[in-house]
Amino acid sequence: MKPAEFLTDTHALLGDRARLAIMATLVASKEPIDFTTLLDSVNLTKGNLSAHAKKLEDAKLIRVKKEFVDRKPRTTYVCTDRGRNEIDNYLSKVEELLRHTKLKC
Amino acid sequence: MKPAEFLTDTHALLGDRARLAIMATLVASKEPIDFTTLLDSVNLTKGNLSAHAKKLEDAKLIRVKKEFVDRKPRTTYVCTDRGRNEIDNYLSKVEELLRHTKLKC
DNA sequence: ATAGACCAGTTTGTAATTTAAACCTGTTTG
DNA sequence: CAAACAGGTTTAAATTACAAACTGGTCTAT
Repeated sequence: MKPAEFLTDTHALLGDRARLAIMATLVASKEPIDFTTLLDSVNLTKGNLSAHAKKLEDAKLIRVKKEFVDRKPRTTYVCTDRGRNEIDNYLSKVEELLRHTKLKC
Repeated sequence: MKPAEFLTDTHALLGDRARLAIMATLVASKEPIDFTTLLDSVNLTKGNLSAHAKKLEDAKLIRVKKEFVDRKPRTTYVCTDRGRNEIDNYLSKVEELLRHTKLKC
């Protein structure tokens, strides 16, 4: 794979490490994950998690559900099929890119 | 591995896809690679390549040599040992992440 | 019943980053 | 000599990221 292809063939939003971490967490779970759990998992500030999640949602890589549980708001996130595909693709392309190059030296 | 560790354990500069592509190209080659060749390899604009390369240089992930050849300026880039290590580490973290996400779904 | 602390997020303002276009220095070509 | 080209760098505008401040509501103690 040419390095240039890596840029054209992967989703730009996944370039950010924080978002990659978010996606990795969500992909790993069949169950929806709530804001607080996700926050703990990726270790961002609340503001940042909120903002990154919104971008991922806008790109339809994740889906968000907002509801009240025990009279309190709860936001949960799940990975969409598209999200799964994109993350899968991203990780394997990175691996391909780097592994490929490592072999040569 | 918790996804959060991915953030703390990998070099922030490598998060950017363009820089990853640059590094991949350089890691793959023992020989120094010149600006134009690199430009073709990663398919960025000249300005972007210049700017990204400068960051990688500042972080000592790559080393830059400037000289005149055939009366023309030539800038060449090589990956430093540190760069190699960081890429190496990045790759193994991605692999871990990949394995982790694939297994569960 | 009311103040105060807390929970679950969102919004906001600033700082840092990215990007592409314009620019610069010298060289080759017509 | 003028125009085009090579090899980059600088810049200014736009985007993005970040943490602090805020919102809306709940719980606790008084």
